[in-house]
Amino acid sequence: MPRPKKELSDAALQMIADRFKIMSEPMRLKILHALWDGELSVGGIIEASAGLQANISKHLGILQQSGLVSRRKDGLNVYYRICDETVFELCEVVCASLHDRLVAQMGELPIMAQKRKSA
Amino acid sequence: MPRPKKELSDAALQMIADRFKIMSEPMRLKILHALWDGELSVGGIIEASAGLQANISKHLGILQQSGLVSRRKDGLNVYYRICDETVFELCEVVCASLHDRLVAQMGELPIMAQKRKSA
DNA sequence: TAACTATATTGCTGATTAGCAATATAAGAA
DNA sequence: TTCTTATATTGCTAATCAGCAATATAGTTA
Repeated sequence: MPRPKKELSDAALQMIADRFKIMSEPMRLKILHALWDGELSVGGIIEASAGLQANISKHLGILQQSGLVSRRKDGLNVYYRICDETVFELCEVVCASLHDRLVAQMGELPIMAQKRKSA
Repeated sequence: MPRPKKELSDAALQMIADRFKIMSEPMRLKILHALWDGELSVGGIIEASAGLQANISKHLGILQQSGLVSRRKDGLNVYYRICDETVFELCEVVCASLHDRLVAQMGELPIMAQKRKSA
């Protein structure tokens, strides 16, 4: 399928880059992964991601401002959940690409394929 | 469709984050965009992206090391081209997400819809 | 009211890195 | 060889930001 090239302004490039930047921190990915199955309180996220409270809170603020997660307050607790499903899609695409790359790199090595079954 | 949750090691999170980080610089996105229709020499890329030679060269090195572009040397010139099509897919997904978000934000504003035709 | 809990914010520090300028390398031309 | 052109590399600086520690805020309980 042909991909028609569209013009991209500097502002557009910046917006796209910003989104990728949000996704470029392992701890934020860990938080998003913890929210995979649905909403969690901050405490639950801290537990699942094994981070310090202040850092998790800051990351959650960043994720919310970018529109990837939403906030719901209930008493003392605050619950976050993913509200942009493209998060999963992006990670899947990246994982597939990384996988393909590693497979290709393995193919470069002169190892007897039939013996490699340990994985 | 249900998304089965898979465990993610810290190493995996780091690899995924690294990929997003590569994509999180506007100038690198500009370079990738310049390569949309096929390979270009470094000079062509410099022209298309309006950057300084040293910076473009550094970005190209980063893009190549990450496996997103490949290098071909011919005489004095070096030609680069995108060798991982997921680059386009990622940008499309992000663009769609950003678009949806802006549409949703516009919907929050109390503007008479029928008058807005200037765009 | 005071004490307690959950979350957010602030100030700081160290590490990373994009951009710039200058230099280096490599390949072709004279 | 020398000169020129195309690309890469190096050193520097300024800006960004994740993590940490401490403090602040909001809501709950006593």
